[in-house]
Amino acid sequence: MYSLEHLRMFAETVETGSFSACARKLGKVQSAVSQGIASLEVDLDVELFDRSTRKPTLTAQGSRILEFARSILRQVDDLNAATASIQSGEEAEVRLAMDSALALPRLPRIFHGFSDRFPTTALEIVSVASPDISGLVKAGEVDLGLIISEAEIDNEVEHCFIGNLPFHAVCAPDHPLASRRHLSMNDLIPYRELLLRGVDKTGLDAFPKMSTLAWFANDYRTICAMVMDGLGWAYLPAFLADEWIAQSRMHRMNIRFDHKPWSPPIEILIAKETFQGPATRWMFDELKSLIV
Amino acid sequence: MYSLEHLRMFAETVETGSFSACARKLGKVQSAVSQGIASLEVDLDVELFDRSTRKPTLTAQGSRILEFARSILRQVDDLNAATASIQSGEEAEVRLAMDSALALPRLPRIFHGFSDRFPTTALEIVSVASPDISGLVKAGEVDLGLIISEAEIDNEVEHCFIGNLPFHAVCAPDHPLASRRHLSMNDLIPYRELLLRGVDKTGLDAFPKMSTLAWFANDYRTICAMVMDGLGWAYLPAFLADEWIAQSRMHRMNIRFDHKPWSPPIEILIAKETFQGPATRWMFDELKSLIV
DNA sequence: CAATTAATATCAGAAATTATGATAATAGCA
DNA sequence: TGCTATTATCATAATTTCTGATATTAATTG
Repeated sequence: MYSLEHLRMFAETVETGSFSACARKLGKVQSAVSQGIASLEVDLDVELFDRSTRKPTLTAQGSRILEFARSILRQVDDLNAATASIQSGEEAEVRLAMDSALALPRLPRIFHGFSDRFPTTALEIVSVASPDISGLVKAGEVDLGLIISEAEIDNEVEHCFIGNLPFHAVCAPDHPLASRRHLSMNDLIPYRELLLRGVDKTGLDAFPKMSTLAWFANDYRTICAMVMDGLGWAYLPAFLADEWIAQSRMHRMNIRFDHKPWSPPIEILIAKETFQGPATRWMFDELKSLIV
Repeated sequence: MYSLEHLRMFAETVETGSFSACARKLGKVQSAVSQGIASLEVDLDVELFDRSTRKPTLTAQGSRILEFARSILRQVDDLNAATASIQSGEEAEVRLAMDSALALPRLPRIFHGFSDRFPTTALEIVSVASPDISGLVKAGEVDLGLIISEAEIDNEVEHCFIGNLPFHAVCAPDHPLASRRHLSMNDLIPYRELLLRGVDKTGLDAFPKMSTLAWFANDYRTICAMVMDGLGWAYLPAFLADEWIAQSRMHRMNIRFDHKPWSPPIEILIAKETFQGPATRWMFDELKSLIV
């Protein structure tokens, strides 16, 4: 039965154009390649090359086989790359839990960089609300967490502050609050507030409930849609809201006690005393520069 | 360097759960598998199995390698399937030119059947207007053509009549013709007709231009859209028009001289005196039953 | 707990595969 | 017409893989 060496000879012969050149490149002797290709042809019962001319030229059938051979060899390269990555201790998978509010424009660039540097390591994104994330990190269900900080710090996980993310108070353009020039906290109280909340019912500390009425979602994109549907007002990450504000689908409220964007701190969470592989460490370092 | 046999041993051991069972299945002796796996582990410098227990169990690293090994073996199977298909003379590719009006509901089933029977043969669909197709067949640019027949028969290509395809005369619901109970040919003349025409400006014989004014497209789906936009009336394949008629987006005209659906003949075209491989012949036979 | 069963590891020699080096034949080229 | 570079073939050498025997051990059974 043919082996990978045979396929390698075949592909390399096509590449270089001759058996001799292939032999030189693979560190073999010409007759080895000649016999190797011949035995491959016998095994497959297909004539791969037309030898009537000086340089062997692919037959139609040969070029069809070539596609498969190349594809097999590519995967062998992948396998070898994977073993190299295993030897250097790279993880099979890195799991990142993040608040959907933190799907910043820079993030895809980081993921691309990850894919370039750790091509055989899988990346799993768990998108949940901030209050649920520290539990996932603690339980070892994810390697890293990316959250909007909470007041009470969980000392069982490592915290790394990476910056502040500006939030805007917004409502629908036809919402009663939109027509008001200046708003105080008391003005907001009568209207329904839309708040992020984890599935375990703990709210986000940075944004304590202000209004008497509040609705909850565990995803900022849902809240985004609810604001635009006029269901209430909310604090939303500026990078999410700005797009809709520019399209006049949302209105940014002018709040008196809030003359600069309210910017809660963002943190990376990582389990304490756990072995971190190079891919997790790389991701951790990159996430530090998520906020400019 | 490891070989495909090694990978096969590895995958089969995982499958069967033991070296002995793997050996039985692969027609080898137990020690061959034991040594084979051991040498694979040396080559990769990875411990694939944990032997502390009776049955070897995959290590975390081993299961990562397994994915790659399986994927390589799958492709080797594909290569072998391809050689089998080459030996039986199957084509690398079948090219079918068809009128977009003939994208009948049965067609995808035929394509699925093709994919099952000829998994390594590519299928290329060239979607052009009927009048252009016989030229493509004649020039050898496609293997098969599927057309609405034309009056003048091109004797340089083989014709095979497979049935009639009903057409309906339609217009937009708010078109002036829609309100008329009975229509004669003379009634149609003043209104713009939308006609299929190939890129070489020859019209379709089955539908000679009736109105003084006509617009042209080389694709029935375009004509479909134009009819619904009220740009004119047209003869459309029933299977295309019925859907829109049911939704009241089109109106079927009641034409006096046309008490049954007008059903032009459909033909398959195939080049004369050309070698046809099994895939082309299969497709040819299946297309014969395209029209029930 | 002892006996049994079925599995794995190891090893030396056999078998098979693959590589080598020499040689002959030939296509392309100056 | 030589010259060069290439391919095919062949006997032999080297390497790899397989075989069959044996020792050991993990589960199972009574």
